[in-house]
Amino acid sequence: MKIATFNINGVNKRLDILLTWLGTAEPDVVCLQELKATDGQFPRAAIEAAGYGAVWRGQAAWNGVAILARDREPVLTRTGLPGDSSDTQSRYIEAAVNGILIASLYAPNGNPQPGPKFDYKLAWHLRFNQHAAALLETGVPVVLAGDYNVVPEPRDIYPTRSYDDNALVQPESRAAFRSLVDQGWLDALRKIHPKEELFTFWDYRRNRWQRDAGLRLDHILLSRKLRRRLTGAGIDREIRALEGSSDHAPVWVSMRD
DNA sequence: ATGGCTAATCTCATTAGA
Repeated sequence: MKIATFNINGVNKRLDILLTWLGTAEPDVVCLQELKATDGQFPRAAIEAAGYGAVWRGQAAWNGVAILARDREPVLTRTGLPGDSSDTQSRYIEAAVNGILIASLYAPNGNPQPGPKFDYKLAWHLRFNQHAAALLETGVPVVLAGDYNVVPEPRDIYPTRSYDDNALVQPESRAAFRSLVDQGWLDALRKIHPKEELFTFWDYRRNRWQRDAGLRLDHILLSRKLRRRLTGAGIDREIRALEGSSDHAPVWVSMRD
C-alpha cells in the first residue's frame, strides 16, 4: 500500500501534472494541499476518471485539502480541526481508507514573524497536536500526511542564512513538530533515509530548484501500529522538475498490507 | 531592506505563499 502527500499549489492549474503523476506513481492514497479551489471547482470528474474516489474541503483563492483513494471512496470522518470554531481556513481533512485513518493537513506558513500570522501558526500546531494525541489514544492505525510548514532540523534546509528569520525554521515551530513526534509518531521519511539530504520544496525564485536549494516541509507521520508495516519512502523529485510544476514534490511511503 | 517567482482575484495591483 502506497500513501502519498502532495502540495499541488492549485489543483486545476496543475491537473495535467497530477493525472500524469497518478498514472506513473500509482499511489493508493493521496493527500493534497493548496487546492486553491472552491468545493465546486474541485476537478472531481477528472480524478474519478483516473480511478480515484475523493473527499475534499475547498476554499476560494487559498488553502484547500483533499484525500484521494484508488478504486475506493474515502469515508469522511472530519473536515477541520477541533478547538476553534472561528477558524474558517480549509487546512485539515480526515477520512478512513482500507482500515487506516488518513489525515491531510496544510499547516499555516506563519510569515512574517513575529506577528498575528505566526501566532496563528503556533496556535494551529497546538490544536493539531492535541487532536493527534486524541487519535493516538483510539489505538486506530493513523497516517498524518501533509505540508507541516516546518523544517524539522538544520539539515533539512540547504546551507543558507536567508531563512534565519523565517517562520519555517523558528525554535517555536520546530518545538511544535518535535512535541508531536514525541507523542509517539514516526517520521517515516527520516526513518527510511536516516542520513540523506531530504528536500520536498524548492522556491520558484532565484533558481533554487536548479541549485537544489530546498527545504523539507512535507512529512508523513505514522502511528505505532503502522511503524512495523513501513517498507519504503521517497520523494518524487522528477515531478518538481516538470515544466509548470508545483513548488513542492510528492512524498510517499509504502507499507505492507 | 528589497527583490526574486507564481497564482488568484470583481487586476492591470494587491495579497499570499515560504
